[in-house]
Amino acid sequence: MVQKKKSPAAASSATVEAPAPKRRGRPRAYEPDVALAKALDLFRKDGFAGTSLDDLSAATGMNRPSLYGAFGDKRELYIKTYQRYRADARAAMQDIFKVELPIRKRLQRIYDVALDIYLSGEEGPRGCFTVMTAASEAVADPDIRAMVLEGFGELDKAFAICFRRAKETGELPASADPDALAQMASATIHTIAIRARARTPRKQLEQIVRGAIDLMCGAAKR
Amino acid sequence: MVQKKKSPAAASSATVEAPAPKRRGRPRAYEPDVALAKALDLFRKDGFAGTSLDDLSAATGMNRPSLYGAFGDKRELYIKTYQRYRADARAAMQDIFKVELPIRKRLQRIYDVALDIYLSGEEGPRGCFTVMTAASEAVADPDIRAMVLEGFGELDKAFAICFRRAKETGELPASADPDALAQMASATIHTIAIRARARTPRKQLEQIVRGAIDLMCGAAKR
DNA sequence: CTTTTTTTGTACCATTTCGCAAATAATTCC
DNA sequence: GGAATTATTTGCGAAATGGTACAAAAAAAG
Repeated sequence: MVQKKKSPAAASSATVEAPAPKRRGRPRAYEPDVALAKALDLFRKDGFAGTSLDDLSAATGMNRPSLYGAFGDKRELYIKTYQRYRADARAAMQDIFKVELPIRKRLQRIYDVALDIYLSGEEGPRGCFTVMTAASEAVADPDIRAMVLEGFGELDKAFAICFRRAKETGELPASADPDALAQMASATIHTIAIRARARTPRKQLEQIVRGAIDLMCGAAKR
Repeated sequence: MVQKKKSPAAASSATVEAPAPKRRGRPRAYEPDVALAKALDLFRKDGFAGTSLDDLSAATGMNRPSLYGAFGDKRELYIKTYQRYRADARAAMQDIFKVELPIRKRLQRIYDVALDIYLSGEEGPRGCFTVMTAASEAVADPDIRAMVLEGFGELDKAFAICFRRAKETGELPASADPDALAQMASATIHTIAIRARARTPRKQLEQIVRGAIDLMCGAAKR
């Protein structure tokens, strides 16, 4: 659950600004959520430098001053779209990560979802925002770098939990190193994300995933 | 050995244009090789869209018309730099790939070289051209896509040879799948390339490599 | 109805960007 | 030395780019 616009009865006090029944001035002609989603698509497809404000304006239906007013300048908008992407990806993954399943099935599901995310897109596979554009920006931009590193860390940690659990249930031998396995699991995510972007067919990516799962779990679950 | 400018006695007939002792008109004020290397650095750092012809002009010392005359338009130049990058990387790797060593040592060396390549750079780690910018362009540009896919294939194949060899020497069990192992080895390359770009410290990357090698070779060489 | 508040729409600005044309310079061939 | 050839230099120009100023529009509040 990322953030919706309306909830029937919102009583919390803090930053929840959504249910405001009456705003003061002229109403917005756009929905920030969908506009941000459109911007995300563009940045993900063309990268930061490759996406112009005109492109963004056209895609969101907002003209440039509105864009600016709503999200700040180009870099701020980029960062907001990236935050949104990560929130969405995290949400999509979280459900699957927390389902208790045999380790192989669990990994299989995770990679299925990842492939869905990476391969979707009207004009070709969109790939992974982090891997495709954010990592590039990370060299020069400390804020983006922090987010990217955090993303890597979260993924590693989530996988590590899975493997630790599998050790507890005896699916993996006591000698297995959950952290090392987790990094290989992340590496598998990264490699399919990159290859997807170059239009490697899904079948082939699934085959890579199978090989990786066999390698990570094979020694034990054979 | 990629291509140098002068060799004392070049007698081959084909495309080897280097030793031409007398060119017809005004001599070039630049060396194509070093200019291309400068351009490569820029593209690798800032990507295709993020690098302007003015940047390239400043870095190479050639003004725009010269650039244009020597390498064609921006896209052609980009492609030429990428070809150069891959030729260099291939050359750097080839020596190491072909040295016969115990599989672990061999992998260790390969990853060492990879890390050297990815972490070098004055203004921060340069990462891998393929992973950082070329893969992004690959969605929309068929020519670049072909090169990128070829690159992935070459890497997979090179690793597969290593693993096959290790099976022959008995370092890996007969049950090992060289192609699957090779894809994991490539995945490890990819993950360190991406993480390097986000300034993950070398120590940490080396630790990932260690874990990966243990996983890939562990079952056998223990 | 008027005022206040917030957003939109139009237009504009300074700069950058890519590409090229025309003139100039340096070198070889005759 | 002159013609031919190849590179460089200067400068132009049309389009795109990021950003903003300002007036008009749409709603609530008084």
